[in-house]
Amino acid sequence: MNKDPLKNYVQSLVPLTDDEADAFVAPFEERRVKKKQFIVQPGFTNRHRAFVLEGAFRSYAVTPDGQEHTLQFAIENWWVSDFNSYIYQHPATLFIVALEDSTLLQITRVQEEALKASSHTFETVFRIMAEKGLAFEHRRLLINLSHDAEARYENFLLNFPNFVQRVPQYALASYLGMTTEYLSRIRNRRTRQES
Amino acid sequence: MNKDPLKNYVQSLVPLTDDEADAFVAPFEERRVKKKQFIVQPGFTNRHRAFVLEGAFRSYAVTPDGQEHTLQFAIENWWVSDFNSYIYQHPATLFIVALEDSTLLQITRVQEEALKASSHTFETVFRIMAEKGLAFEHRRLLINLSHDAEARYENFLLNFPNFVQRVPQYALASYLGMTTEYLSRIRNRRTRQES
DNA sequence: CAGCCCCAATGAACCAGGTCAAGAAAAACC
DNA sequence: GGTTTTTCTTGACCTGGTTCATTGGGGCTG
Repeated sequence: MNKDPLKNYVQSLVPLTDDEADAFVAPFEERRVKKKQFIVQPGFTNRHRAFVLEGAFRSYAVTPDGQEHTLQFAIENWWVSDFNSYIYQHPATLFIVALEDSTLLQITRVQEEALKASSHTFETVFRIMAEKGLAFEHRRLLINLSHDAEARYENFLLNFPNFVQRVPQYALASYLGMTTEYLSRIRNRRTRQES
Repeated sequence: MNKDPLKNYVQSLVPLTDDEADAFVAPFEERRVKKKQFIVQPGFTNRHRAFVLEGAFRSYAVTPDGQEHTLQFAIENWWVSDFNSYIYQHPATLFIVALEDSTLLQITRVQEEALKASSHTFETVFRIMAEKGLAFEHRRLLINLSHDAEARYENFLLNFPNFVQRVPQYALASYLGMTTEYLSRIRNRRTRQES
């Protein structure tokens, strides 16, 4: 079981000794997930925080009228969870599904608490992760509020070019807050203009 | 200078001894701000994290075409900052303005780092603040993606009834992602139906 | 307490983006 | 490798929300 990507990720946030890094990743367990398999579903509490070693995920909500709204994509070196469910340990409202055959490193909330309690430095790691996540969501919110559909798509292309090929278009559309049909038209407009 | 509200706030996140609570709030300085005064402006780095003792604030971005987009409101017991500017210490993109004569408790980024370094427990405080903030923004994002204008307004009324009377309607509209005119129509529709 | 200015309300025309339906094109499956 | 299922595209039409312009209140400020 190769935990190096997670070690490298943590080291990029906070410098750790080799021993510290080993201690940090120790409670994480590998989990393999097949494409289309769900790792979180509404009604069940999301007990793990998961780091993607390989593959791709999508978290989304389904409204009463059946529409899907994508909150997050995650590929290698990203985290996935229904964050509200995970930190408050109450039932999830989101689905999280594998978009490809994938491998995760996951930790339970209880183990995470132990990790944070065991070391000031580990507490710092989680603090920084949350702060960066929060800063990220502020940027996303602002883009959503201030840009029209086409500009949001352009922005996504620019910031996450490596996601575009790996996520289905209807999922991307629902992440960007528009319909599949409209995203299709935007793409069409653009590729026609380019030539 | 009364730092009790901040002490109580911190204690509500993590239990602290009186001495610890005193140490935590020590580096915070009081600042009084008049209505319409700016505490953050684009181009200048946001050097402080501020806790509202009294009054109300609004953070917003202005797009090239002159439209304003409100990211956050803050009243008593809330924090305000251009979070991206504050944590990365690079120039702000937001304005933050006082909606009323207000009093803040503010700490610089450097002092905050010292506070976190001095105590595992204080690090935990900031970790929890960031996590709760992140969970909050996830909920907001989902509402923005999945609800139409009227439902977003209803939702705001329900969750933040005490903000409604204190923020100008054009600011609320831009927070909810609609025009002032449309919010006015929604309110009108609703009050007519109620009677 | 008059005057001004900012803010909310309202109407009419307009448009970005959604909806519905029906094919085309990929994947997935056996 | 053919068939079934899922995703993407395209067209015609529709609507929630915007834009622009005007009028009517408050509430500061002198």
